[in-house]
Order: sequence, then C-alpha cells, then structure tokens
Amino acid sequence: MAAPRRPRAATEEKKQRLLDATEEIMLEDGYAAVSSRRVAAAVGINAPLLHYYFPTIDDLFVAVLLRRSGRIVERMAEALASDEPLRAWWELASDPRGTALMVEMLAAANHRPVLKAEVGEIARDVRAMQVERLESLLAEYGVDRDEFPPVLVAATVQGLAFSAVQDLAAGYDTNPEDAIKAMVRFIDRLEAKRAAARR
Amino acid sequence: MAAPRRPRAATEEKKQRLLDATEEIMLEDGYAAVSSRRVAAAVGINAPLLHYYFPTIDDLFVAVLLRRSGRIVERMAEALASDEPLRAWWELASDPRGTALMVEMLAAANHRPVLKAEVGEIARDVRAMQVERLESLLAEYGVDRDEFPPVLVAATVQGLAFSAVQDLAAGYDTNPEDAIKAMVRFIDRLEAKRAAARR
DNA sequence: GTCTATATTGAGATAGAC
DNA sequence: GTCTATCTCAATATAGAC
Repeated sequence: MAAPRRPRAATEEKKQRLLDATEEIMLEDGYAAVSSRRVAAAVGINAPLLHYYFPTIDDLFVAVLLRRSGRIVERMAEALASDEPLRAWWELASDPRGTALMVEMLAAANHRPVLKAEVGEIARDVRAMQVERLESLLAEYGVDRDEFPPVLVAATVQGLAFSAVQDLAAGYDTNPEDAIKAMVRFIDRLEAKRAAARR
Repeated sequence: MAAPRRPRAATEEKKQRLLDATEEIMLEDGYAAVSSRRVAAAVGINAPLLHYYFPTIDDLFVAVLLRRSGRIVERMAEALASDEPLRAWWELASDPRGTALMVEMLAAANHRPVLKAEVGEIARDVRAMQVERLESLLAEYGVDRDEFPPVLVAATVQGLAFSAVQDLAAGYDTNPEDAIKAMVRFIDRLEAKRAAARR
C-alpha cells in the first residue's frame, strides 16, 4: 500500500494561515464577511487558490470550527480535571476570542447545514463532559443538585459567559464587566468552600 | 404648516407585511438570507419596489428591530410590574420567536454599524429596566444582593434564556428542555417564597 | 405605487496555462 | 501550487415608464 501522501510543511502552514485569517475576519466583521476573495487577499494569494486548499466555503468554515473545537474539548477536559474546576471552566468560557468566534459559528450554522451538523456534535459532546463532571462536583461545592441539576448549571455558566462576553465585545452599555466581576467573586466563594471541604 | 403626509392604510399594511416576511426569513435561514429579492418575493412584489418602502436594507433591518423592541420594552415593563415578576420575565425571555430573532439581530449588528447602534441602545435600556426593578425585588425573593447583584442576575437570566432557546431551536442535543424545566421549578420556589413573605 | 430595465459590485466556483 | 481568465449567479440600488 502506498503511504498516504503527506503535504509538505509549507502547504500545511498556509492552510493554518488561511484559517487564522478566516477567524480574524469572523471576529472583526462577522461570518457573513468571510468570502473567498477576502480571505485570499488577507494572506496575499488570489481567490481561486483558496479553492485549492478548501474546495468550498463550507469546507473552510468546518476547518475553522474543527481546529477551534479540538482545542476547546482539550482545554475543557483539562479545566474540569483541574484543582479549581469551576474557575477554570469559567475562564475558558469567558475567553473573548473563543466565545465571540463560537457565537459567530452558531449564527453561521443556522443556515449552513453542513456546519450545523458539526456544531451540533460539538455542542453535545462538550455539554456531556460538563454535565458528567458536575454530577460529582456539585456536592463538593455545596450545591443542592435537586435545586440546581447539572444540566441547568452547565447551561447557565455557558449562557452567562456568552451573553456577558458578547455585550463586552460589542461595547453595549449593559455593564458586563460588573456582571463578570460578580460571577468571579461567586466562584471565589465556591472554590474556597470546596477546598475547605476537601482537606 | 402643512399636515405631515399620512400614507394610506394600504401602504402601512404592506410595510408591516414586509417586516413580517423579513422576520420569517431571519428565523428560518438567518439574517444573512435576507435580501431585497427574497423579501420581495415572499410578499409577491418585485425587488426594486422594496426600496420604495425601505430605501436600504439597513433601513429594513432597523424597522424590524424597532417594531420588535418596542413590543419587548412594553412587555418587559409589564412583566416586571406583574404579580410574579421573575416568572413573567423568564417567559418573555424564553419566548422562542423573540429570542431567536434577537440572536439574529445581535449577529447582524456585529457588522452593520447602523444596526449596532440601535441594538446597543435597546440592550442598554432593557437592561437598565431589569436592574432597577431587581434592586428592590431581590430582597423580596430572599436573594442576597451582595452575593448576587442585580447586574449579575439580569445577565444570567438573559444569558440562560438565550443559550437554552438557541439550542432548542437549532435542535442541539444539550438537553435544553431539561435546563428550562429546572429553571422553571427554581422560579416556582422563588415566587412562592416572595408571595409568602408579602402577605 | 408598481413595474421593467439596467448599472454595478461581488459572490462561489471552474478551466487551463505555467 | 499558483496564476489569469472567465462563467454564472445574485446582491444592492437607481432610472424612468406607466
């Protein structure tokens, strides 16, 4: 059997640069501003060549998503296994770049079936990780899991991060910094409580 | 002074139908699917005529936003003044149509400056209403406002509603129904507590 | 108000030379 | 791999007849 053809380093690196450029455009002007011409221009090639690397624009979006989500899954697993799982989760969830990008992906997925399927899988997997970890974690934080079941806590953490970061990034005067500060203080208390209970 | 020219009823009604059609398209295929051709086709006129009613596409989006937000502000004021303010707020915030539409507006606003300014004003006004009401309300629900300040509670309610409804609408397997049910049970308890305290 | 016709711009994508 | 040239389609918007 022939060994699978391995693209030279230069090729893989250009792919990465194209993904970087795509993310940049999505963050600055939204996913709808992503076009073959614009992405190509950003890395100094011309438009048709983009199709050499990514046959369709959907392929490009999916590649951006998969690269990101791979990192997210990794980092979420690390966060949930860390010393202060809730704090680490929150820091990951409220990372402005990652969050803003996922918001754009969510919006883009709403009318790109291929993307939608991919986003759905990732959303499901990440949520499952979080919920599973919360099963044992809630008791350690002293949270009553009848009152606040894992699925509610997970949706709340993620939803709050999304909305606060979105308002922050867009510059809306809803005082998202204050909401974030208050959330961090709340996490401080929970982590302290858990640390105390564990010794 | 000449009286301002009043468009005939038929004209106003057509405008409304155009706004209806635009909302429909945004909900089904996302804001990026809104185009003069498509909106015009949906109401049975041809594209250039749309520009008679709404000179630019931005004008169309802004008109959709203002019609919606007018209702939202009204209904939010009613909700916050009602017998069970938190429940009424939650019901409003988790209304699938309204929420999905605002998600699209938020996304669209990210790269349409005119829209962004309008969305920003509305976000600020609505949040201010909520926070002001929470100032006195939290104590009635027995919530410690040092631990959960109004701005955090408001962002949380809105963020959770956004994320749960988005997942629900998109069909993602993150069990949003369970999260929503748990939130409603939580609200049940808070409203019961407040009712008891008030008699 | 509503139409046809059209100007302009930019999108995604392919063919084929080098 | 990278280019030029080009096809096709659809977008926003305007002009002007009816």
